[in-house]
Formats: sequence, C-alpha cells, structure tokens
Amino acid sequence: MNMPKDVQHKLATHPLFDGMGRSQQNWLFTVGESISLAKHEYLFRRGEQSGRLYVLLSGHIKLSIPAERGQEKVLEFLSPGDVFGESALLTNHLAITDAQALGPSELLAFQGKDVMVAVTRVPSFAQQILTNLSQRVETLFRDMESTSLLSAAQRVAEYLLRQPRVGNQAKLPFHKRAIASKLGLQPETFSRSLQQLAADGLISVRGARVVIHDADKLQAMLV
Amino acid sequence: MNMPKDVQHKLATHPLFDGMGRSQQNWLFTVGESISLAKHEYLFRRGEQSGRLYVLLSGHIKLSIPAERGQEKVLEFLSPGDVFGESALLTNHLAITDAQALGPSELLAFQGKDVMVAVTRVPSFAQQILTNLSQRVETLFRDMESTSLLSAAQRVAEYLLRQPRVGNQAKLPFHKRAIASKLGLQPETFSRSLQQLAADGLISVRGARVVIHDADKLQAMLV
DNA sequence: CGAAGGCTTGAGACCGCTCAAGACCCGTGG
DNA sequence: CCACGGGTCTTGAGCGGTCTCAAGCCTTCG
Repeated sequence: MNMPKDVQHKLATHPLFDGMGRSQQNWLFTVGESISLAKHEYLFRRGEQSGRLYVLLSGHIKLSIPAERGQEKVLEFLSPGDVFGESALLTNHLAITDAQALGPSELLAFQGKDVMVAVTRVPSFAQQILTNLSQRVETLFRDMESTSLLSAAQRVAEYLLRQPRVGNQAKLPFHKRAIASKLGLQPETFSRSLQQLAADGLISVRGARVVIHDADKLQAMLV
Repeated sequence: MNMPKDVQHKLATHPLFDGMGRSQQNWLFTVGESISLAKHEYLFRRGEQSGRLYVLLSGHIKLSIPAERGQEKVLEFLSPGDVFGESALLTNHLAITDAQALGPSELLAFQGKDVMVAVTRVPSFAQQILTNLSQRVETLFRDMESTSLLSAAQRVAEYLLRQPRVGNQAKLPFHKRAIASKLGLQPETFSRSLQQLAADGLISVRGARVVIHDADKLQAMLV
C-alpha cells in the first residue's frame, strides 16, 4: 500500500487493528488503499459502484441522498473509526448515498473481495467490522425513533445534548443546513426551533456557538 | 442443541450454513439454541439485555419502538433468513426495540460471545452475517429516504409495488395499522391514501386484498 | 348470532413547509 | 487591516399535508 510509515504506526494501535498479529496487520495494510480527500470532495456518489469498504481515519464524511432542487437528505455524519461503504459487501449493488468529505479526510479502503478474504484470515478484523456495523444499525434505529416520534424542538434539544461541551458551551460541528437535514427538518424550522429554545431561556445561540443554560430542562423536553 | 434431526437437515442447506463443512455446521448447531414463538409472543423487549443474535427461520418478526398511548413505531418487518439482535454484539447494550412474532415463528439463537468465536472458527458464517447486516443498513437507508422525501400517497404506492403479486393482485401481509406505522403514517392517513389511489383508478382495495390496475402509473408517482 | 377489534370517514386544528426578502457572518483579496 | 462579496442564516407571512379526535361501519371469529 502507498502508505507512509508513520501512518502505519498510528494504524497499528487503532482499535480496528490492534487485536491482531503484526503479520496480519501488514497484510491488511498491503491490500488496503490509502485515500485522502479535500474538503467538499466526493468519495462516491449515488448510483456508482464503489466496490470498496472504507474506514475513516480522520476528518468527517457526510452520507446523504440527493433530492430535487439541490436539496439533500443527510443520513449520517461519520467520524474517525467509522466503517462504511457496506454496499461493497453486496455483489453488484450500487451506492445508494453520496459520500462527501466535510473537511480534509483520510481513509483506508478495501476491495469487497479482499474484505471477505480478510474475514477468514484475520478474525479480529471481522469482529471489529461486525461490531461496527451493529453499532451503525443501532444508531439508525435511534435516528428513526427520533424523527418519527419527536417534534422539531425536541429533536433539536436532543441533538444539542449529544454535542460535546466545554464548560456549558457547545459548537455546532457542521453547517446548520446539514444538521437540519439530518434531523429531518427544513433550515427555517431548525432556526426557529433554536430561537424557541433560546426564548425559553434554555440556551443562547450566537452563530455556531450554543450555550446550554439548562441541560436538565432540555432533557425533560424529551419525555 | 435441542433440535430435531429434520430441522438440522433443513438448516444444512440454508444459505447461512451451506458454505461450510459438516463439522462446522454441527458445532454451530450445538452452540445455537432453537426457539419457537407463538403468534403475538415477544422475543425481547426494549430495555432488556437479550444478549443473543437471532436468525429467523420461519414466520415474521416485527421490530418496533413502543410509544405513548399504546402506539408504536414499526422499524422493520423481518422475514425468514434475516439476522437481527445485533445489540448482542455490543457489550452491555440493551435492546432498543421490541421484537414480536406476527405469526408462529422459529428461530436460531446464538450467544453474543459464541458469535464472536464462530467468526473465527467458521469464516463463511462470518461472511454471511456481514452480508446480512450490510443488507439491513441499505434497507434502513432506503426506508429513511422514503419517509423523509416522499408524500403519504407516494410511500403507499411504493410499498404496494414492493409486494409480491399473483396476477395483478397483492395482499397486505400485516395489519394496516402496522404497515402505516412502518411507512411513518397514521392509520387514518394510510387509509385515505389507499382511497385516493383507488379514486384515481390505479388500484382497488377490498380488505387486505389490493388489485394493481396500473403499476406503471404507480411507479411514475415516485418521481 | 353477537361482540370485539380493526378500519373508514368526517371535521377541524396545527405543525412544519414554502416562498420571499433581508441580515449576518466569514473568508478572501486588495 | 479593512472592505467587499458570496453564501448562510434568520425572519415573516401564508399555506397545506398530515394529525387528532370522534363516530360509525365492516369484518372476523368465537
């Protein structure tokens, strides 16, 4: 693989690879392909046959389905450690989402057939991927629960509570338009919901910075 | 395993098990547990730690999230061959859905730790589970696409087109209330959407029986 | 044949969407 | 460093698709 030594060293301690022997690691790094994406660059688009399974090493990737008039439905924001591109494991399946880098990103890519071989040669790799896919299914379940059972303001409150905070301040990690789509809302509705929470004294909003004044009341909204 | 010989024989030719040797099959059948469910019986409920991965052999299982006032959000209808209960693969995770049999059902269950061992001993089993989980993720993506991008009538049309037909007649396989929930609709809205399609001459509805008069126009609605 | 549950139909309300315009923010180049 | 410009976000007004609540009907099954 076209991979610098320092990257390999970092990978060796990554959860995905640290449960296996050195030779198995080397073999994976040989069949794997290192990929770098610039901000806004597409990894694949709906309808393409990417044929590869990806591991996100750094950066953020947005999985979305394109819709009319430049709109889109955001399905997932992926973070380092996430495994995706599972259509590669299904013979002759085309990608059903777009995959776009939201910032400079590094990935590791495996041909679908290599993955199936890797599963037999490196059991711990198979276990990691299984765990990861299971995690994805659970996350999707939770997302479906939220969008179908909660109101707009509730979804926004839930999302805010999930963001990492320093002190009581959180930062919206992506464009509000994209977050709104992920929550199943129009940008206008997302904005209005934030305003509503602010009017109720639960938060303050300035740009992408959100101050959480009353996390307990936000949590109580979700009942 | 407490499993009749004839069931074992049927399993031996099942896609999940036919890519492995006889001894590997026998081992799986030994660590696996055979489960039978009566109609309406629950396999597990939200909040429980089922700890097992299931393979549905016959019957149908409904995965849903309970909501207020006896309501529920149906996430998936499972059919024979489907693999589920992936929270078993995540240590200390509780089930986030209910799993209820919609009719008499037979399943094979594996303890989470046994699955992880099986992955190392029986690679083809690991591959099958990976394929199945990938399939599930894709299906969930499609469902999210439909519910967030299509109108009520469009979702109903899409659902009808996916049902198996004999001649031009399809049969709704579950209670309309449950199908409505799967599509993200209230029962009333589902009913009205069916009436609308009937009024437009695309279908006829009598109870659970739906006659598709014009599949092309139904398909054209989805654009 | 009767009862219970599921489905349909109607009327009305409301939440979120659409369309449109203006404000703000941030990155860029001078 | 500042001014500019494009893109993003906010705000307003009005609409409409879906939901809610409430009866009544139909089917099915005991």
